[in-house]
Amino acid sequence: MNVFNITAGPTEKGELTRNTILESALQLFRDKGFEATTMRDVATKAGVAFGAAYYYFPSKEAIIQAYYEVVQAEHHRRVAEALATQDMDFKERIQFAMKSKLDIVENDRKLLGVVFRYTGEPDHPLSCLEPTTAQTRRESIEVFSRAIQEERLPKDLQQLLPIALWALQMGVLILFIYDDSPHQKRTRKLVDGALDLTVRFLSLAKNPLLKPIRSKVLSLLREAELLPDFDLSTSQWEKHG
Amino acid sequence: MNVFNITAGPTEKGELTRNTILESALQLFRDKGFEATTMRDVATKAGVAFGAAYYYFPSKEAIIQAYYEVVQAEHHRRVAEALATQDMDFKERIQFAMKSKLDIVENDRKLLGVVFRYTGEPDHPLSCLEPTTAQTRRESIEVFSRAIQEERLPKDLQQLLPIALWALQMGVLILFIYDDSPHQKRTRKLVDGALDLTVRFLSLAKNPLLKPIRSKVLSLLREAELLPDFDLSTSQWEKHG
DNA sequence: GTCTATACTGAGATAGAC
DNA sequence: GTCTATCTCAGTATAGAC
Repeated sequence: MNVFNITAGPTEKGELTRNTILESALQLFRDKGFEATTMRDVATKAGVAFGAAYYYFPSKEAIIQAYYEVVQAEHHRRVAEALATQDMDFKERIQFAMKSKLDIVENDRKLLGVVFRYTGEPDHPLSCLEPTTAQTRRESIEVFSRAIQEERLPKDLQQLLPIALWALQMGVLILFIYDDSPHQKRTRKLVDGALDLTVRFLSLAKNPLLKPIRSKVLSLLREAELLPDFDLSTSQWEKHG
Repeated sequence: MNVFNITAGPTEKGELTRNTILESALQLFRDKGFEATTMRDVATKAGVAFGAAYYYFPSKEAIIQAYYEVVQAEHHRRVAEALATQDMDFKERIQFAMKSKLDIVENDRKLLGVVFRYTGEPDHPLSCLEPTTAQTRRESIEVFSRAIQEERLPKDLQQLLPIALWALQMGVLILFIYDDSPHQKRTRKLVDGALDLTVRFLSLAKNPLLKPIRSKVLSLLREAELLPDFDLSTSQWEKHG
């Protein structure tokens, strides 16, 4: 039921109130939609005063941001656990990484779209591509980075692939939101096919003869500042595992 | 100055008022930003009453939608003209298609982001992937469709490529918005490189031996309903040219 | 630092008069 | 087709309880 487990465990009083507000808000968003829910509704449902909601969240959208951070943490946790306990081959690992994310958000397709709302607005604090959200984004990419880490891949691909998979995931999430087929079967099938093609394509791309093309792609992305400046080899993964 | 030419030509009175409101709004958006501009500002600047703005545009965002339709029409016009008057090879044609779009919007990076605001919200009337905006999107894809039409390509690629280019363009536009390099040189370089790779990749993909893989990609996208149901061969291009 | 309570502003959106 | 009055709601301000 409560996949996020945000109320479990011992917390300080403030943390508890915050979680109550967050959960109440999400429940209302899921139920009535984001627009139709007022901050007064949220406060009332959470059993706190109106001002308390703003004490913890600077804006209504900030609640969505908090939601996505919880989703991200849960995704991280699930993938880490699966990698530690299950014996999966390369394709299974990236499939797990991609699909577990969908499993986490599948009941929240109504609110998920709001995460993308300010994508095209660099100055907005909730733009999902900006400094404010850099940490979440980095972690999101690292999940894929970790999932492919054991695979014997050329170093450039080792850097490129997680970002490509992250980008694919972003696209998949958009599709997922629009997918009205039962249980979003359509999107899940596309993921299967896309990852299947990815793996096939990779086994071609690994070929040393194609190294020049890979270099070109890499330098192109680097020039466009689409490659992160953080070093994936000194991953911060352990902190969270 | 007025690249959109929206005030030129004889129009009915209502049309004129609409254009005045649209232009006033865009000027303010460019100047102060979308958020900072109020509908009251827009009405005042246009010299009409507050309510008049809402008579012509159901919402503030709808003005952006109208803006994008103008951009789209201008893009269409420029590409049609270039194809008719210039002798370009394949790569030059797709480059022109991609770059002319950037030229059109380069002074509007502040407002352009709003076009993407409801991408992740299927029920929103301004979602850029929904029925309401289907016509604009169709036209946007057709620009690319036309640009590659003369090229001898397998039929499946002829259908696939315009959509791929359209998707690429969407990504490029996002990057363009974030690009703080002078004259958005960074993004333009990426476009060059990406299209260069596209052409090289295509000459490989054209190989009949790869037909099975192409088929797989196509059926995958068709299943995901990512391919349009309209027939590109009965293009509506002529209507607008 | 964690909240309650209440009053207030600003702006998007609507209804209805003309 | 246009304008005025009004509504709703996000967000702010503030004063104070614990």
